[in-house]
Amino acid sequence: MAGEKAHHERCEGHGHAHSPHSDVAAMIECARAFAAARKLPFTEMRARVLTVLAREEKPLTAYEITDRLSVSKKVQAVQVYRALDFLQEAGCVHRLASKASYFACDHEHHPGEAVVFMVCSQCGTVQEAPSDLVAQGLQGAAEHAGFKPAYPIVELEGECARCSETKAA
Amino acid sequence: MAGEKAHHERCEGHGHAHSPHSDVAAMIECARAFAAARKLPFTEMRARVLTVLAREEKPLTAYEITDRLSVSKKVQAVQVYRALDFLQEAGCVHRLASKASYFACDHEHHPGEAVVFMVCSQCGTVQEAPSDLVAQGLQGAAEHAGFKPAYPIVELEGECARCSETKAA
DNA sequence: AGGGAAGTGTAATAGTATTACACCCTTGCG
DNA sequence: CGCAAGGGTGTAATACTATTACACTTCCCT
Ligand SMILES: [Zn+2]
Ligand SMILES: [Zn+2]
Ligand SMILES: [Zn+2]
Ligand SMILES: [Zn+2]
Repeated sequence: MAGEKAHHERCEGHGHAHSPHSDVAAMIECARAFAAARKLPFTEMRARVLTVLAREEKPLTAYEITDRLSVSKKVQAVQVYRALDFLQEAGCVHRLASKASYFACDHEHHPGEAVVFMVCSQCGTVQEAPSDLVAQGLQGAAEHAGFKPAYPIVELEGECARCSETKAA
Repeated sequence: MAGEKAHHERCEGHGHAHSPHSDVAAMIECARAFAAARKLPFTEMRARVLTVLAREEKPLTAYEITDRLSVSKKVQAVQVYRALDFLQEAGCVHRLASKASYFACDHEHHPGEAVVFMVCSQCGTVQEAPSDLVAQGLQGAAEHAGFKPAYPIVELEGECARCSETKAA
């Protein structure tokens, strides 16, 4: 499921706001590698969608992406959804369930890992951080209920460090 | 935020599938108590929506609820959304972000608690279980990032015990 | 050359949620 | 009593999110 990502060690841990991705090219490379491994084409459309997300510091809805892309040439939402499906499979884009929006991911993910998406209700940015404790907690809850876990969705709404400071000032 | 719920100790722990709620009346009472505490009316519409959800073993979308209610008398989705807002505030209904659907809740919730919604991809039922470990994990991740947490969304897709057995047979 | 898997472009449709507005009904006053 | 304010209702319209269907292409394998 995870597949191989070409951009290991991008972000040394977590903590940096998701923000304008330092290296769009590296993310493209990640997607390209995934495509190659599956013998699937890494098409124009897929690259365009990923690029838009990677340049943005906040999650975008599929229709916002559609609008951005349509500036140059008219694009239909369904085309964007198709690309998003691919990119999510590739692991370089995540969907934010609470906001029905999508954002590019800088991180290397491992199966069985639980990643927390921290969403700022003020500025909308997302920070992601893996948590072993959360993973264990999920595992424990599932076990106790005889539930066989497949994949988790963990989102935390709140206020990011930057916005807290700003407000204090 | 939590408010007082009248139906303490309904479910001795967790583990029982969400299923046809043993005591619809108790849930109604919970909502009524919340309304009273806020000096808000517990209206017909609110009771009807809660009753539909409480009788159902799976989450329903707002439009499914609308259809159920419309059997007796035509109802608009917006009316259902309004009631759902109230019931969520009251804490007796939750929204499942991954499925954009709603289900009635049997449990007493406490602030700072993290509740895991285990969603069966086979039969669609939801089981909820609080997890201290998850709560700690979220707290830790937030702290490390300077993030001020407000409320978490924790959903775990997988296969429930019942469906696992069924398949084995 | 032929066949199949995968992608594209376009149109239409399904499904989820909100806004706007006119009206009602209670509560709390002057 | 008169009447304003807050909340709920009912209705219509609209906005926003996601999927299905289909005709056509392209690439790869044989
Ligand atoms: Zn990620
Ligand atoms: Zn912020
Ligand atoms: Zn609950
Ligand atoms: Zn099941």
